[in-house]
Amino acid sequence: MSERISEAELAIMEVLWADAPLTANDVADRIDKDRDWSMATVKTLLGRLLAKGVLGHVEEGRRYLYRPLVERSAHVTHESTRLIERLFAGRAAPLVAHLAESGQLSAADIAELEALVRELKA
Amino acid sequence: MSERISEAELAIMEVLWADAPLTANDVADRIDKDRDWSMATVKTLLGRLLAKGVLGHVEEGRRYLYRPLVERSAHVTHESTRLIERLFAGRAAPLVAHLAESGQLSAADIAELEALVRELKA
DNA sequence: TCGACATGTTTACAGCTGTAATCGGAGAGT
DNA sequence: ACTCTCCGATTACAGCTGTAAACATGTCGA
Repeated sequence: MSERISEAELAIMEVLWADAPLTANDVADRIDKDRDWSMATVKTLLGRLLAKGVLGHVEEGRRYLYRPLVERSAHVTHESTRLIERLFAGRAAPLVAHLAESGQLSAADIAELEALVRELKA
Repeated sequence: MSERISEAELAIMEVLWADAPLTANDVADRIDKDRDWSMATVKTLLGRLLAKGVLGHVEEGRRYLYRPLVERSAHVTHESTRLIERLFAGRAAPLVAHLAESGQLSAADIAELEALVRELKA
């Protein structure tokens, strides 16, 4: 499990997390335009994701319908954990502290955090 | 600038962020033991980091003394931003919300967050 | 039935990464 | 002066990534 999903592969996954199952063509159509991929590239990435086991497919007539086998939130958890482990000794709070120090928290973020903390304490 | 630092390279950087300047030998000695690298590997990575411009060196007699050219906190900011951009549409608060939902916040984390939020509001 | 089209599979290839051996030159010991 | 050793630089090589072309095969219109 938990095969690594690369940057380019992530673009494919996002499409399928947003709506699935889809054919290769549908996926290609929905990929962010300014990524400007050829159909061949999309097909390669779908193939790799199948090989990694994070996508599944069912035959539909002459082609496949692709569908994610891992949930987006599982992936997000995986990646967040990785970051926190590598750079914050596995503790989550220092990450937030760092975001604050480096000015990456907007007023809206802070308001949301406040609400969140209130909820967590409840 | 902002050359990408790979996983293995990061281990080298951590050593030099903790204490610099150091010789290649010193770096090798301080690398986490269970990483079990040969001297050759350390030298290769130092070379690559020099090429990427994230390390600098000064000659000291027959060898070099290596020193980071980018600060750890700059790197941490860079990586955190990347994650938030890729997975949270560039907004920081949803990351924290996700950590909460996925049970990655300890009681201590929550206490720290609370203090942090109080400070941010001030 | 025959060729054009669509769609998955195979092959390609350069750049990055992990891991390391080897080469070449400068100092140190004899 | 000659050799051994230390150290940076060069070369190696497999696996992953980004990007894609070529191939194989089945379907559908002419």
